[in-house]
Formats: sequence, structure tokens, C-alpha cells
Amino acid sequence: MASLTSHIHCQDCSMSSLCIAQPLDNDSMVRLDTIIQRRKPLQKRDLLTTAGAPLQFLYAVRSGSLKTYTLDDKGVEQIIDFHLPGDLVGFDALADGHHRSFSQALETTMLCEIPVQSLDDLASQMPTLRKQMMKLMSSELFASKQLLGDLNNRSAQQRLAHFLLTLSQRFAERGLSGKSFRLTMTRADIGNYLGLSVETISRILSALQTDGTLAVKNKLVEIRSLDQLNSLAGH
Amino acid sequence: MASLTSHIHCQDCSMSSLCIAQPLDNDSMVRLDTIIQRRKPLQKRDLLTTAGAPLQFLYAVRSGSLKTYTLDDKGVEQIIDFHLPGDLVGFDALADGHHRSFSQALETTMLCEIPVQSLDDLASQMPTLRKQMMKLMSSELFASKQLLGDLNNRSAQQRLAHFLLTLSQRFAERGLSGKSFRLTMTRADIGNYLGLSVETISRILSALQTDGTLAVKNKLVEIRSLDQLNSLAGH
DNA sequence: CTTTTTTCATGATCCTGCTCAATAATTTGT
DNA sequence: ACAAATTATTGAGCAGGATCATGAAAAAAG
Repeated sequence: MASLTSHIHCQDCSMSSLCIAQPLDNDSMVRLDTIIQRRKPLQKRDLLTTAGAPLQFLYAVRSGSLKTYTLDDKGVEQIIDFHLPGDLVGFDALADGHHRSFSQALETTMLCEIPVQSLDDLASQMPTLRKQMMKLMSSELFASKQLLGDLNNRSAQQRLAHFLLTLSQRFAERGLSGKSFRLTMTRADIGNYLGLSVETISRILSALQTDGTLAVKNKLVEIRSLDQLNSLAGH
Repeated sequence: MASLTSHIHCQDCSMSSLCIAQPLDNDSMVRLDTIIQRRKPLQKRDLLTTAGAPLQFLYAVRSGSLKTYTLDDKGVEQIIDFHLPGDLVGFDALADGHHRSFSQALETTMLCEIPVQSLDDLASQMPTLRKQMMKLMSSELFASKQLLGDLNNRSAQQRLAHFLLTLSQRFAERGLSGKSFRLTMTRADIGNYLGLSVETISRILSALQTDGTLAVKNKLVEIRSLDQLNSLAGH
């Protein structure tokens, strides 16, 4: 099965449309492909990056999911992001060449490993690749700043509704069902990310279940009324 | 005085150490300088960017300050960032070539105008410039994600203390006093940014004044006890 | 399969920060 | 310089969500 993994190339990766490879012509993609390594899958709870470690690779998620977090001075975890297939992990380390956060697999997760040195070499020769990297960072930057506003002035219910909608959209973009999906993170993770207590997450999920907006069964979520969820999120 | 403004070059700009020009050698800086335009100062309340408008320039703040915000579907302002001298404005527009937010001057503000097309041309020839742009974006990205966590799980007092400390640091980096500075934004702006009501901002400022952490006189803030402010922020 | 650990659900209580309200101080416009 | 508008301060009351506590359900470990 290792042979299967190692035989997947950018050219036929289903995630390439979201990835750094998106705007490249076939020839460029082949060149990108040659510098990319595959590695054996991460198991649940395995760490991909550690804060402070020197940056060697950027990672593209092929399947599975991760959470990115920092530890504050008191050692308290602060979740910064969740990563789904097609997402890139490691941009925050470009600033000074060291990772600034921890990334941990939430389930069995497969990745592409992109050596930053080679990527930089390639970027200097390929304007399209350079622009794509800028675009991805710019998008992430805006999304992150937008999120700040989205969360700050909103109620617990609005935050959670927004979170579920965003997940739904992201699954849909990845060719998966946006109606029905599995939360790979715990309620505590969601609460941490949204600045709410576990209890609040639990209570709101129950309430949304009761009023028919969602069907929740453990980690499985089904969106019963997208309209209602949208209006709860305030969109 | 217009002649004075137009005669300032990257080579002798006091902000160049924070700006995109930071790592460039003198020759490169001169080349960068030739593509940069100066323009007449923005007056308080003037808009620099408008959401939806095509991206033509990135801007570097030379003096003064701005706020960046979006308008939600109900037309409610959501402040995303404050910009001080040395900051770059416009990175969020690189993703699709259109500005995604409004930037408004909080006071009389001078700017450098950097045409993105020329900047991109230059970046393709100058690896150092390219890397610096990536670094700046990466830093901003991490700062923004970090901020999310910093705000989310913290009390009103911790948030405001954190905000003031960040401002203080930024002023200090810019060669200004970090002990004593002027808030160019209103209390309402701060509240909007931190997800707190104006009243809460006002009350906490009064409380910090009473307990001797700060001296506040209208827009003027003096940090009386940095230690105390630090411990309030939870650092 | 059984035991242990982790995660989730729900209730009761409390407190932080919001809303509403009234006044004062600054800033802006004429 | 004055009037109007915006911004800031302070108080009272209320409510959303945190915390504490307990039990149930899943998941992980053995």
C-alpha cells in the first residue's frame, strides 16, 4: 500500500484545484511534482509541526484533518485553525523560518511534503507559482481577519452556526457532502476555537437538534435546514 | 511643502526598517524607490481603499494612521485592523485583485503608493524583495491568527490591556514613545475591534486610571506601570 | 469483552459585560 | 465664537454564557 501512496502525483491529485498547484500548466505541475515527497500517514494525535522547530517543509493535506494551536505561557492550548484536505500548513513559519504553532492530526491523515528551499527556487522561475502562493496567503490573511470580526461581536449561537456553515462550505468545495459530515474535532476543540465553553457548544447543538435545524448523532452532523442555519449565523 | 513630500526617498525614510524595503541593499532600494509614488496626504475620514475596487497599489503608511474595516450585510462596520507608520495596506487584495475592505484615515496621513504590477515585476528579479513580501504576509497572518486566540478566551480587561500593550510596542518599534501616546481611534473603534461595548472600554480605562496603571487624558494615554499592565494582559 | 478514560449532555448558580439612560466633555461645522 | 454633533463617562438593571457538579455515553486501552 506504500507503493500506492508514493505513486500519486500532483497531475492526478483530486485536491490540486485548491492547492498550490492550482493555476499551473501541466509542464509546471510535473516540475512541482518532482520536488514533492509523500510520507507515511500521520495517526490520530501525531504531531506534524512543533512551535520553534525550523521550517523545512510546507505541507498539503491530502486526506484527514489537523488542528493547529499554540500554547500560552501557562501551557494552555489555544486552537488557531482546523485543516482539511487541500489546505496548506506552515505559512506562518515563512516569517522567520521557524514554526510558530503545533499541528496535530485529528484522525489518520495523509500529506504532501514540500521542501521550502526547492519551492522558493521554483517560485523564482515560475511567476504563476509565485502569484499563487501570494494569493493563498492573501486569502488566508483576509479570512483570518474577517473571522476575528465574525466572532467578536456575535452570540454563541451565531458563532457556532457560522462555524458549521464554514465547515459545510469547505467540505462542499472538496467534493464532499456539505449537508452531512463528521466533526473530527471534539466539542472542546470547537469551544476553544470559538471562545466558548464545552457546555455551551453541547447545549447549542442540542437546541439546534430540537428545533430541527440539525440532526446530530455524536460526531455526525446533518444540516436539516440550511436557510435556518444561515439566518442564525446572521448572513 | 509639496516639494518636501515628493523629495523623500526610500533610502532615507525612517520607516524603511519596518517596510517592504527592509532587507534590500542600496542599489535595490533605489530601484524600488523609482516605482514608488508619493501622494498628497489623506485628511481625517478620507478613504484610501474601498471594498470591491480593483487593486492598483499597495500602500505604505509614512505618517498618521488608518483603520481597516468591512461592512457586513446589514451595513455594520467591523474593524479589522489599525495601521501605523511602516505598515503596509492592501495585502488582502492580492488574492483576487480587488480590495476586500475599506481603509480610512484616522488623522492626516501620508502614504507611499506602490504599483502592484511594477512591484511584481521587481519581485521576479529580486529574490530578497520576494522573500520580504512573503515574510511580511506570513507575520501578519500569524499575528492575526494569534490575535483570534488572544481575544476569544479573555476578559474585557485582558483584551484592553493586551491592545494597549500591542500599541505601545508598535509605537516603540517606530521610534516613538511606548510609554505615552495618543489613541487616534475612538473608544467605539477600540470596542468594535475588541468585541466590547464603548461603555466597557470607558469603564476599564477609568478603572486602570484609578488603580494607577494608566494616566488617561482624553486621547492621551500614559502607561504608569508596565508590569501591572502586563500582568493584567496575562503575559 | 471488560475496564478505564475521555467525551458529551444537562441542570443550578453566579458574574461579566451588554443595554438603556442621562449627562458631560470634545470636536466639528458655520 | 457659537451651535450642533459626536464622543466619552458613569449608573442601574438584566441576561448570556461561564463555572461547578453529576451522570451517561463513547472511545480507547488492556
